Amino acid sequence: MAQEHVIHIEGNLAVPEVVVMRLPQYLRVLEALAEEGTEVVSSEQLGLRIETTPAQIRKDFSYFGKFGKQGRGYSVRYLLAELRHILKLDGEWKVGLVGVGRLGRAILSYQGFAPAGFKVVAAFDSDSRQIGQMVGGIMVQPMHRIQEVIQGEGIQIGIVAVPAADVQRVVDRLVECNVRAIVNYAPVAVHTPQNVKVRNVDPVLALQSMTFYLP
Amino acid sequence: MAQEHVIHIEGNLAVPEVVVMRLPQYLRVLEALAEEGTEVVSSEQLGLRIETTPAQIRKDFSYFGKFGKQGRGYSVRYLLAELRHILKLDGEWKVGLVGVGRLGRAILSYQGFAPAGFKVVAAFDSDSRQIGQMVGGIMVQPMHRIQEVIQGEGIQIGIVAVPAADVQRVVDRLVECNVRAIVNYAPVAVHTPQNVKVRNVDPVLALQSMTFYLP
DNA sequence: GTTTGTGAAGTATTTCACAGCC
DNA sequence: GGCTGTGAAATACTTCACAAAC
Repeated sequence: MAQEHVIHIEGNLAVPEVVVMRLPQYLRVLEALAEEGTEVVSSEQLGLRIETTPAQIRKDFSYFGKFGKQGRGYSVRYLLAELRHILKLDGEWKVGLVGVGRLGRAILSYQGFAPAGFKVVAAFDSDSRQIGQMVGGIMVQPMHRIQEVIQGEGIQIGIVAVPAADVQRVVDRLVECNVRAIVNYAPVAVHTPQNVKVRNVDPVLALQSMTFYLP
Repeated sequence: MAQEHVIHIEGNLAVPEVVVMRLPQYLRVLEALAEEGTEVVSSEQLGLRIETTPAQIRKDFSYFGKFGKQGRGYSVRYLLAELRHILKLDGEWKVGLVGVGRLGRAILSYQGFAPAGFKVVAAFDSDSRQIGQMVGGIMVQPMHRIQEVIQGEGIQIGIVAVPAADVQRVVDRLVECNVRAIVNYAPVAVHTPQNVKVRNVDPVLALQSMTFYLP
């Protein structure tokens, strides 16, 4: 296997983050292909679906092993299983939500997390009017119980849907509770130790980075 | 000004897209600084806020001109105005929403778009039970009126919050109506002509690209 | 003394192109 | 004949380092 600038860090192969960010997209296309009943797919066909080059796809896969057969392509089922394994998506992750406002409620009733392997098992809010309410089958807990619940339930991932002003405080709290992956819906950058991953889901940034290209 | 691989295309300077994607983040930090009453800021201070290097910030700005003063730094007010101008955020953009389900309703009542310069002025749905309802001060229109309304109101940007299966059809429709910037909330990749920008707002992809790094 | 703006240097990422295998 | 896997080449992006400006 190619080594390049690829090095071992704590027993884990250092794959470029851009590559990791593309894997879930490949996964999604493969899931669609599997549902359509396609059994074998080439890097070229995948490239058409995802609007990238066949070479990029093959190179991306090559960071993890050899999954195809020359002259044939990739077995959809096999590649799907391998990618799920690589991304650690072959099990179920438990997720805790902080913030049960309008957005938080939409998140709690969103049906797209479960089939992707993410189960929201707890929700927290600091507003006493929310606490104790049932939303999407989950009872809203007070913030002061967060450590207890996260550790009791074995929650590894946080979703933060609180006002911008509260985000950093909430994220710090989650980090204290040993959560190392956080999705932040608020339009603010947060600071975390580098062993904690944060992804922002931010429609305003998305809009503001497109207007540059508009006439 | 440095030329590098920077070339003119249809009278527009070809700035790397990564740079354009960072500008809104600088804008946000500058807005926070302005509110705090800070008048001058150095690339180093900006770098600390946004977790990047001073050199990157200076290089990014250099694609557009010279905005600072040696020995001093950048005037927050002036840089803010320049960045708003570069990103074409010194006016107001009109936005049309397609899909008034739970998510669409959360989007319509989200208070974060207006201060950023985006005004949602129309909403569409194909479900006859939604049509005619008032949501967030806007009356939901039937899909067949989309061209008429988009052109009548001068809408330049679309937000799509419909089920995955309908996204491509809706996006095609928006493109026909001359919309050239689209935010897609559904977990699917869409295909558009390359003069149409699409940004996905997708919490599932965000989650799936973090689990790789979890133990 | 401080900090910008920027060529040049250094990395990272993508694409090429082809040997090897099916 | 077709398609993968991969070094090597090409391109893109980031960081360095320093002259010029204040």
